[in-house]
Amino acid sequence: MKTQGAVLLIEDHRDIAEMVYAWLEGRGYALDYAADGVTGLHLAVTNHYDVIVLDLILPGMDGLELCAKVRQEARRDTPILMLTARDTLHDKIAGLDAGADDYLVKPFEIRELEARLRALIRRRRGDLSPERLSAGDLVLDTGTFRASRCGRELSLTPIGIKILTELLKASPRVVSRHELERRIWGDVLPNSDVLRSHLYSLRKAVDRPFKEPLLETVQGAGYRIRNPDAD
Amino acid sequence: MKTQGAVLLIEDHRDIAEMVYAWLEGRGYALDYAADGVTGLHLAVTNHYDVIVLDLILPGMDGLELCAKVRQEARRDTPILMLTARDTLHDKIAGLDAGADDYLVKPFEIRELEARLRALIRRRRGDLSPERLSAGDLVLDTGTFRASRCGRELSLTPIGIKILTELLKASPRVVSRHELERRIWGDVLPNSDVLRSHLYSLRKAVDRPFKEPLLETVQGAGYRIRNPDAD
DNA sequence: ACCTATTGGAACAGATTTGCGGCAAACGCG
DNA sequence: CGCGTTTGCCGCAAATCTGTTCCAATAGGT
Repeated sequence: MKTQGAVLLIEDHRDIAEMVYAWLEGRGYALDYAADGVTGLHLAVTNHYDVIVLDLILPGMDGLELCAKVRQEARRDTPILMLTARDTLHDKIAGLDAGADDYLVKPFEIRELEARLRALIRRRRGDLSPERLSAGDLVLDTGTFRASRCGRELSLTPIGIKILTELLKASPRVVSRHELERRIWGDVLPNSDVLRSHLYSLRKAVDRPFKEPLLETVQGAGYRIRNPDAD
Repeated sequence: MKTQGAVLLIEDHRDIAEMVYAWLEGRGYALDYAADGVTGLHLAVTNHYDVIVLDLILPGMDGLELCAKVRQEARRDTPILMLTARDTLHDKIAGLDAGADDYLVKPFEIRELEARLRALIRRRRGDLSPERLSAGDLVLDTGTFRASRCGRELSLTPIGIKILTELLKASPRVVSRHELERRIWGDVLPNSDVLRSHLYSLRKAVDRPFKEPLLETVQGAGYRIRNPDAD
């Protein structure tokens, strides 16, 4: 399994630490572990984690201090989730204002912890939703606006990319001409059937150089992209 | 008082909405308000907020759907805090996985809400300088505002550095002209396309003296910075 | 106040993309 | 088979996007 992210767990309660460690490890996270503040801080500043799970009450250095040090001295912005039994309003505010990104009170549900970690990791990586559309050996990255087939980069025009995006999103369903036009030009569509031209050039770029054509015409209905794997 | 941040509140319970609105307004936040999902979504995609506070149960469109639409269709990464009475584990996970950044259960303490909003806004703004951004042999230190390539210091203008910062943060994703302009000049952008000029000089400083160009134009989409290691 | 670096603006040229019309081939149907 | 309709396939001209240049306005430092 591809790693879900690198997590640093700083927690002095053996039982909780073991439970969290085992669960997250089983879910595909890569973990480091520290049982006291000094070790934890050291790991936090020398390594690079996607997120840190931090207990507030620690031997050596408490969580608030550690958090502040990571932020102010090491100037690291690794997301931090505080995990603690202290549930007063004041504690929560102090934790968040010390630089934590989330604050979860014990006893907690391990699945909620994981969901919150996912949210923190997702934001850090800056990925909103899947940016990668694909069908068979065709891949389109909506973040970089580049498409490739069998690893070979395709040279597409902006409208070509838009068409491909819509078709891939709908794949393997058929998208009617009209619907496709509406999605690409909005409400002010061109007054001639230019979609044909664009599909022609799109085919030239996407299908011509390869054996198996993916762009398929469905007479009277519209276009679709085949999905060789799922067909 | 300087504004603490722009908040969009989407909540159909009048009493809660008023209470939150009044409190946050009193604390120096700038607020917009929507009482239903459709209006909320519209505001969320047409304006730029630092954070969105979103009720799950709404007339018109529920919070999960709204959240997903903001992320997937509008491709906006505005932080979202879900605020709801639904407190089961399953609800929380669904909310966070729909793209929310935090999940707070009613009844809640208004000060905790504010502290969590602060944390979200702080992270979005990148208030703690993430010290170093890099792509290939290009390195930018956001603490000292200096950039270098292959160890050689580059001479950049303030705007050049801002552009580079945004591009590096997004790398290798494409940033549209419009988005880039917005991130640099805020909401009052210059009325001519000066970005082109700036990019020209930026290229002169960053790419011209070196073999491999990093600043890349993606026709019809925007600009991006290549990452030679990852490409 | 003066000088310099930076910024905003306008104009132009080249490249690319797009819209469009026309013709031939393919398709669906009675 | 014959007919109307849909689709594939170009090539051309207009529109759009980009890079480049030059210059005036502005900000910042001394």
